[in-house]
Amino acid sequence: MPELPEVETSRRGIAPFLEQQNIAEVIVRDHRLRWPVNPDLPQILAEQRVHQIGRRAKYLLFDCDSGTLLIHLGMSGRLRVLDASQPLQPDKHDHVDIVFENGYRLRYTDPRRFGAVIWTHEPVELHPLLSHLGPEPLEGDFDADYLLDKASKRQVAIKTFIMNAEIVVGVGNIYASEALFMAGIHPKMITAKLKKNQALKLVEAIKAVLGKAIAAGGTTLRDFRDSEGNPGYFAQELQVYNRAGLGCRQCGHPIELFRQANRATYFCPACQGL
DNA sequence: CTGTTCTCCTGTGGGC
DNA sequence: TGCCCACAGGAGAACA
Repeated sequence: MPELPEVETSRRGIAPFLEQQNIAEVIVRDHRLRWPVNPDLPQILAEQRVHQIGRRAKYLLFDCDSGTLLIHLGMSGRLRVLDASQPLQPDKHDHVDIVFENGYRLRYTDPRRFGAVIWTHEPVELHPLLSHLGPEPLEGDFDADYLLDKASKRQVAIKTFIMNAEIVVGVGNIYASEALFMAGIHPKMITAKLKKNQALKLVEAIKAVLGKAIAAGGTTLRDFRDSEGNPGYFAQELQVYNRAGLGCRQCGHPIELFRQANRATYFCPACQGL
């Protein structure tokens, strides 16, 4: 499910209810996430205050009194804020609830259990899961010179490259195809062949597509829902993803689909030459 | 070190 | 309608 825009959409949805609030109770119904949930989590979090909810890559960071709670949504994870007037009966895949003193309840749901709920005392940027991450795509340090420098040292296909979180975080399978289309670059292009003007276009395309997707509340292909249960509206703006066989919105040529590093890649062979 | 493939898990959609 | 298979938006681990 969630790439960066969907995680950011979730963050913006829950933050107003939960920031500067104290945790009353934590309920873990299923510990079997990507990594087992720390059995001591309820005791650790009880009576701590959530100061701020941030985001690094696709991780949500709950800044607490004595450490940070990391939540990753994996492929099928979802967060909602319930209040006491809503039904609280947990569903089959409602694995974790965090109840706050103000009455709101953060509910983590994840059918595939590829997500994670992790507690850490150390500064988050030093955590092994975060310490090797590349720049945020929407920040200024992600620019064409940076991308070109990294690209010159690699021999992978450009789509695989921009999906590598050590290069830049937050670009998942949907937005990788979209950004390459927008930049007019073939997904199989070897990164070391990237030219400066292409790097410029690609950086701008990544920033633009992610920014627009956040503004639209994310992309809902099947099951993404924001914290209030609403779908994102970026799916209707997708140019190539999920459009195999349909006419390119720019030139009319049929969009093609192939598998690249075990993932679906969509592109327009007319607009994206090698 | 780089690059590729495998794997975790459940749900769903398409083909027959 | 039911059954089976392929595939799904992530990303670390294992392997070549």
